[in-house]
Amino acid sequence: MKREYNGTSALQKKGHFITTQRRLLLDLLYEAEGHIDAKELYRRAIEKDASISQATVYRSLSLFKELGLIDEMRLGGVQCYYEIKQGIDHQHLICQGCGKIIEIDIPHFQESINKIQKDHCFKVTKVELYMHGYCTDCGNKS
Amino acid sequence: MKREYNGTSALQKKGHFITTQRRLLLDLLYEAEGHIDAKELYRRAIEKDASISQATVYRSLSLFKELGLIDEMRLGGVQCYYEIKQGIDHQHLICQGCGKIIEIDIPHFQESINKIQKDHCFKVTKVELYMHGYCTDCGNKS
DNA sequence: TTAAGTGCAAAGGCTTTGCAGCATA
DNA sequence: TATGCTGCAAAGCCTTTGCACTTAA
Repeated sequence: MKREYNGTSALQKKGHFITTQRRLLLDLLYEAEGHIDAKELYRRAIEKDASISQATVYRSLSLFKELGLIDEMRLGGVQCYYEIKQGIDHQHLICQGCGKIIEIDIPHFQESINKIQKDHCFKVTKVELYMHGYCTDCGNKS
Repeated sequence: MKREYNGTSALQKKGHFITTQRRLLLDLLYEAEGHIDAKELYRRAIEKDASISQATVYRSLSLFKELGLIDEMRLGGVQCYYEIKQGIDHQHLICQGCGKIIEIDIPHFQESINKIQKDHCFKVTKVELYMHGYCTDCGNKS
């Protein structure tokens, strides 16, 4: 699996061990194909390895984040959500009705960011844009 | 104080009591002139009213948020930050070096939001844009 | 007067951490 | 073999909640 290889090689490059737990968690993050929180990741992990601990899940997420393999985001609740870092940045529409998360690309968004960086002498490393509201289905209901 | 009046009248309109605690907390939120978290708000509150409880702080913040008096945001840490809702929306630059938060206005941002709403049939009620990175000072250091 | 609000303390949910044993390189 | 990693359990934070007392209207 090409994708898994990317993750594990990033671990190796920085001198981290490739453990069965980390390999499993990376696989699950790729399979998730989107946003997943630590609790759900742990739930899926113990299905494949009953002995894995929550501590390992949190420690791995923290490491993956540090290595830039995943993005962390807060979508309104208490907990964080994670997803494999994508080549192209995308932003989020969060439905307050059904909780659905819609990923969107915003045309020319990068240009706006570049302008902001210039105007404020600020070097942007990460952008998070969350738009809360109501999706088509939930909007029609009310 | 005109500003305080706004807050308390919003309470009254919806049939909520104006208590000394709520008045104090609204005052402190206005005085903060920016982002403040529940813990800091509580710290400032007990300086003026030693008997106020954390529960009241959290319950009041929750009420103010529901009434649309304040905005809640997550700036990277575990806890939430709050600020009096401003007439004009502004967005945030968050410095990863010194933790400074810079509020910015983005020209024509509302137009972009409108387009997104239209394109995705999504009714946006709240927009959060966080740009993490390094401010002028911290950018120069590295 | 009376429903709403408060303080207190305990509990809840998510995340982190210390430590002894285990596994990768 | 020697670090680094893991599992376990406990602790840490932030936030919420139950209950009896208090207070605004």
